[in-house]
Amino acid sequence: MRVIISLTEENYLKAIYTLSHLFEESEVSTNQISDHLNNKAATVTDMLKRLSEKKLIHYIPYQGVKLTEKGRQTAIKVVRKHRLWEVFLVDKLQFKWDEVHEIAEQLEHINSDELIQRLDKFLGKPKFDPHGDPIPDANGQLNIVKAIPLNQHKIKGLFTFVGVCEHSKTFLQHLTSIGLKIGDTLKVEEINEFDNSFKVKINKNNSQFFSNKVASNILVEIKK
Amino acid sequence: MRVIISLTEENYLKAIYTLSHLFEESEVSTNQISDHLNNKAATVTDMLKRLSEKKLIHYIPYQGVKLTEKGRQTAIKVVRKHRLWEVFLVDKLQFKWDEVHEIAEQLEHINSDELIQRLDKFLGKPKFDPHGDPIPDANGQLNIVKAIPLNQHKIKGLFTFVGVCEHSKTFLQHLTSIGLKIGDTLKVEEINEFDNSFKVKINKNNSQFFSNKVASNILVEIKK
DNA sequence: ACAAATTTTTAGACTGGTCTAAATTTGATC
DNA sequence: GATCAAATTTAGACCAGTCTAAAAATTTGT
Ligand SMILES: [Mn+2]
Ligand SMILES: [Mn+2]
Ligand SMILES: [Mn+2]
Ligand SMILES: [Mn+2]
Repeated sequence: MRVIISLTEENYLKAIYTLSHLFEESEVSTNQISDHLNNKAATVTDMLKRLSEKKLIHYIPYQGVKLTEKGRQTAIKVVRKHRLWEVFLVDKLQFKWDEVHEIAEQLEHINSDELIQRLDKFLGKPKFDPHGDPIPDANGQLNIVKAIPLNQHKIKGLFTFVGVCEHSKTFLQHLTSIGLKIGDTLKVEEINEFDNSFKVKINKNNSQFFSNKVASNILVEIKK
Repeated sequence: MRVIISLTEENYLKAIYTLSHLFEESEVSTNQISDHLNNKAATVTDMLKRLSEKKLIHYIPYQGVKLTEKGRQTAIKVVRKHRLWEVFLVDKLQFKWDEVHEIAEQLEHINSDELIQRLDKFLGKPKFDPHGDPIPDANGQLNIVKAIPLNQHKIKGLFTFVGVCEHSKTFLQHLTSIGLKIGDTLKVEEINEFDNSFKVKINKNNSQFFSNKVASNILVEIKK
């Protein structure tokens, strides 16, 4: 008794999944969802009733919502597809990392298990997408990224750039113009007390300043 | 003033395009469309009004319908995407030729000109899809295939297998089990008057009989 | 603890895409 | 040319997904 999940429903499930991780709370509110999807709250309420009916979410009126196991599996599969397609677009079709999100938003709804499995293999079973986000495996398991934003490390020293918090086109293009790519080594030489900017060397290049806003949106690991 | 064309509308335009070529008539009837799309005739009439409103078809009530230039461009672009994705699935992901149609039915609606252009290049700008159907180029130009079904050649001799009329999974699988692939050489050794079956050698293999039904659904060119 | 502000739900409406049943048009046949 | 069958359109309904406006519940602040 396989229930059919529409494209719209998939987007709601993905939004709930994303928001619950973003705010590290299990309950997601109607307004959070309506903001995220650019829908009105009333519209969201209607959909929540339908998703609840289909046992994809636990919904208590006025109390917010969380995914059931079935809902979580569905959401994570959409995320898996999204990220795999982004890898395809960048690695195989030479798109830039700031150009792929909108296309992946469409491709993530293509429905074929065989296709995902073969695409995954074709791409070499990648673990991360072009933005450093982890790709859930076929069983829905996902490497939790323990990286934290650069500005939360209050220390000088060597870091590896492993991902971004902000995924907007403008931010990604900004990083490109700075000359920063996933995997680069960052040497923090100074932390400026005045404006909390960071003086940083990318790989072996000249040093430059990262604003605190930039530093707060790039995820790094301490380099071993 | 770019009008938005929905997935459903794209499917109607493609159906009209396909049917007008299938029957070599410029006017397509409501019932032909409703049969092809498994919709009721009343539903089709509603949609024809909407497509006409959007200047995608010429529609005169009771008189059938044909595509405007804009409608034709839209339809042919969907066909181009469908066939390019089929090439991708077979050439890059190693799907069999009988497994790709349903997935391509979904992928053909992904909307990104840049994506199609890059996919085309990635695939080596193929001229034909895995079933031998011609792929329209970026300007909507399409090689007209002059091949005709094997059973319409009433002569013995050498032919090249270039395409199929029937695209069903069962027929394609049948050809595979016969051992027949696009590009194979067929040597017609006998045409049986009793049941109009064909005694044929594929490449240099043992000869076998093709029923008239099979012979009527495989497109061949006389081998030079 | 209560009033005000905020959040959420309900009520009612609209569009796109579908259906069934009934009416209309076309065109074939006598 | 009138009659009848088939094709097509119209009328009226339904569902998914969206909206606005109003009502209800919850949270916040004094
Ligand atoms: Mn993305
Ligand atoms: Mn990504
Ligand atoms: Mn196909
Ligand atoms: Mn094909």
